[in-house]
Amino acid sequence: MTAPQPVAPILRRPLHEEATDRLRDLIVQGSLAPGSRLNERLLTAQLGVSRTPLREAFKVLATEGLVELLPNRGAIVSAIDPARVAETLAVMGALEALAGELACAAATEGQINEIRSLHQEMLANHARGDLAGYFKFNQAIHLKIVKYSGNAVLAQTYRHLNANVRRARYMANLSQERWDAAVREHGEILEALASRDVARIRVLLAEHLAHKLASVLGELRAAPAREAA
Amino acid sequence: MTAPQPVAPILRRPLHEEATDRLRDLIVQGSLAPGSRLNERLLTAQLGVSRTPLREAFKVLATEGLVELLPNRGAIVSAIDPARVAETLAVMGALEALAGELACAAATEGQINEIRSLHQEMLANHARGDLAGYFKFNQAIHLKIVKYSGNAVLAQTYRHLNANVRRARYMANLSQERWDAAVREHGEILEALASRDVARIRVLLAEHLAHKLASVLGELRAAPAREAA
DNA sequence: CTTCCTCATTTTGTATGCAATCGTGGCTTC
DNA sequence: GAAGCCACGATTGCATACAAAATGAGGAAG
Repeated sequence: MTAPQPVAPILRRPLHEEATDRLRDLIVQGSLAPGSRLNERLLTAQLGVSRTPLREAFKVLATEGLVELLPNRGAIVSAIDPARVAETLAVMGALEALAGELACAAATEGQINEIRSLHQEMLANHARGDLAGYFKFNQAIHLKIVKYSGNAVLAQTYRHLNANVRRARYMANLSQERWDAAVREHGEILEALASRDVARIRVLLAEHLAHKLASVLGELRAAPAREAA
Repeated sequence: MTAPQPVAPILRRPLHEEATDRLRDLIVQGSLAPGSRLNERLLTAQLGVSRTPLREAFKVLATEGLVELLPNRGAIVSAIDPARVAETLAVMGALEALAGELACAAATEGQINEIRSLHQEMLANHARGDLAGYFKFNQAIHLKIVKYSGNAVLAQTYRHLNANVRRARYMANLSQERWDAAVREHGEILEALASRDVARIRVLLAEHLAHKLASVLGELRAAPAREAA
């Protein structure tokens, strides 16, 4: 175990990394709409980098599935295909079930308390009807569970898939019933984790994701107009 | 379903894709050893491309986890970390369990027969002690199951993880007992698939991967010397 | 003999230049 | 009037140029 460094971590990240992260954020939060073209000249001007690191970022985001490369015709933000979102959520369900299982065994009490306090925050946001705040803590909880599984590959794979789904989330308006149900489910998940109930958390997380799948899918079917290029 | 195209598919792939694939193959089959530096000048000469597409390939392979980018010091083939391999196999186990489940529902009889004939080929290779041939058909079977799950995201995620593990495979020599056991397990998996036994195939695939994990891990512990940089 | 410094060489990170490709508008032709 | 063709501008793909950083050899100081 290395000692935490008290000194200021001067970080000069490569431009292509910076560009990749910036673009990813723009895509995930919807500032760059699905289907929209990524004009190199425009983006170099906006990001203040040259075409080389920008194009490197395109390649990375393409392997992440966030953009699509059209040979000789540049890059576009990949469309949000409901079928693909459904498939992604199915995979995430399997991953979360495993993560929950592992976390039951690996998570420390302190880590569980961390999740508990995030849960409280989430409940507060739910109570006051703050959807954005709710999503934020909801995401945080799921990411913590995955993280505290202690399986780094699992965590990275999950985050990866999550980026693609989050975009859909921004356009999917939760129904009040589904929202209430999701909150209840989260309560049960937390209980199972706290009591280290491996079998139960598996089932709960798998079901939770299955419900999320149905919900997101329903919303996407209801309003697919926005994603037309 | 689109009709198969009889016309010659003129393919002019971008250089960066070609470079990515070539490099990936070299890394996966071990021609580029873990820890070895990827000298740009050398590789541009060998591949016959300029630095731009080559560096783009580096970035892609880095997101795939096959290479590691050291700022200002270039790229190296990422090390094969036994702990990481174990984590990867755990994730693959969860994915295969899901894939088997889905394939039980989605695979056509023709597709199952495809897998059956691959299984026969695998048995033949096992019988004559051809380890390389065995691995080839073994891989093919697992990939087919994942493919016939009908979940493209699952399939891609799986292939992705698989690339990282295959490298370890090349250095892990199977014991005869484990080999025999694996062949038996495959037989059971095929049976479960053919009889569409969802619950059984889940368990079988999860166990099969768990065994694979133990085996590969044991081999890596036995001979970790080769991966020293 | 070791250690540290300096400087040349190599290698990477980024920007830019050039050629090929694509899309578009206008023109011709029927 | 519609369809096809051509030429032009815009954009991409790849190569190369230039600058910053790292590596390594050699020598001076201790």
